Amino acid sequence: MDALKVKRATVEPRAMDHIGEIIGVVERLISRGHAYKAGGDVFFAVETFKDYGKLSGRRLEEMQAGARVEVDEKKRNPFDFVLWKGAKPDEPMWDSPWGKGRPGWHIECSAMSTHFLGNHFDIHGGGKDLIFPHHENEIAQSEGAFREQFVNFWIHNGFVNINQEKMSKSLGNFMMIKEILKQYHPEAVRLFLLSNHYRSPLDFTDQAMVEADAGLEKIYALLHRIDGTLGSSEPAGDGQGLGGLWASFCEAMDDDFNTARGIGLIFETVRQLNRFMDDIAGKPGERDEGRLQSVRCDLLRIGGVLGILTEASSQFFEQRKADALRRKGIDTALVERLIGERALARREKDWARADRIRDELSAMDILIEDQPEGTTWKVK
RNA sequence: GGCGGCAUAGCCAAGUGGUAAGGCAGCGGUCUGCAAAACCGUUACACACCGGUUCAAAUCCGGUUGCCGCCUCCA
Repeated sequence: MDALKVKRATVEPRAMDHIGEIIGVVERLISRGHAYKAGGDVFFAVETFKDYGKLSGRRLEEMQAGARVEVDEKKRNPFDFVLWKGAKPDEPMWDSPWGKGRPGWHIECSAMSTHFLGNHFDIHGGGKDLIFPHHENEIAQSEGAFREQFVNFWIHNGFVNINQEKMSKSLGNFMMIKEILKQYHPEAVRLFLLSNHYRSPLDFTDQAMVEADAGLEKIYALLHRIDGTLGSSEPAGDGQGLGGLWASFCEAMDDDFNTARGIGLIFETVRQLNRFMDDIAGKPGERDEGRLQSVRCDLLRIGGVLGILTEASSQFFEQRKADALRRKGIDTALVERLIGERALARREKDWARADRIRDELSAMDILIEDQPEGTTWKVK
């Protein structure tokens, strides 16, 4: 997770540390008539919560209970769910007013989120698969117990498929982040994940990753170009920039985190700026510099939000070259020597020889680019 | 079977009433000794299908088909 630049959570609470709070919520639900004891168990009575189903769009009358599994006959309604479960021999257990047992699924989320965030908080996230029953039940518990709105916004993300198949251990097609990162830059992974809306499922394929990687390189290439003509790669500090790009990006993000649109804006800017720099041909006036400065600042700021573009552009390319060389076992000295020979041939206008050397390098997966300042190369 | 979601060019993907962002690939060009990189131009005239509402629909409504998730214990 750190490698992917995922920020760590402030708190990662565990249910076993909050049994007291859990029992408190259950007691509250019983006293409010939303829950009942049955044997050693305590159930939530879904019929007592009139909004039940509001999140998932289901209505109790419409659902066919027990279509697939027998219903526990202790329940008053088949959709009643357990808040506290009577102890079973081999399971961990705690004391409670209803005897030894353990919390049901759902309840610890209500208890812990309330404990840390209050009865009413802003955003609750989770995978799409948790909408029903888990999140539905959380709402019932929390709103039943505290009589106020539980959360303002639910954010449910879609899943990652691999070659159109659900990623799962039983299919044996799951991939470890560690493995993926051996092949692709962490920021390329992020760019890929952010390239479509978080709610949609997305398909992990090599082609998609190669494209994401190429896209990342393209953005860095622009930054590198800007750094080159501005003669400084020092990150622009806060307070500069904040131009139109940043504003548009914020607008996209304010629209339900439309990262795909945000990334579209980045590429649009990259194209415009490359054109701009083609036009000024490496000799920017003062106002041009201001524009470059401003866009660079906006890009880096956006990168900060998305968790990309966090490296200095020169470092990015050096690192990438080094990785590729190591992976393919290419001899740098040999490459440099061949490029030197080719430069000589070119000076003598011996194009045939120059092209032969280029082909030779190409066979070694080396791609060369002749530029006014000299020849640069990279690994394919 | 029930409920929910999705269906946009060769591929990926934005776009929820006013005439289709962006990326990749392709094709044509500029630049270059030739390339590469970059840029310019080009690529959807039924946005799954059928019907409806509207001056106007990818966008709203109804139906059909296909795909995905959930409907159970566990998290």
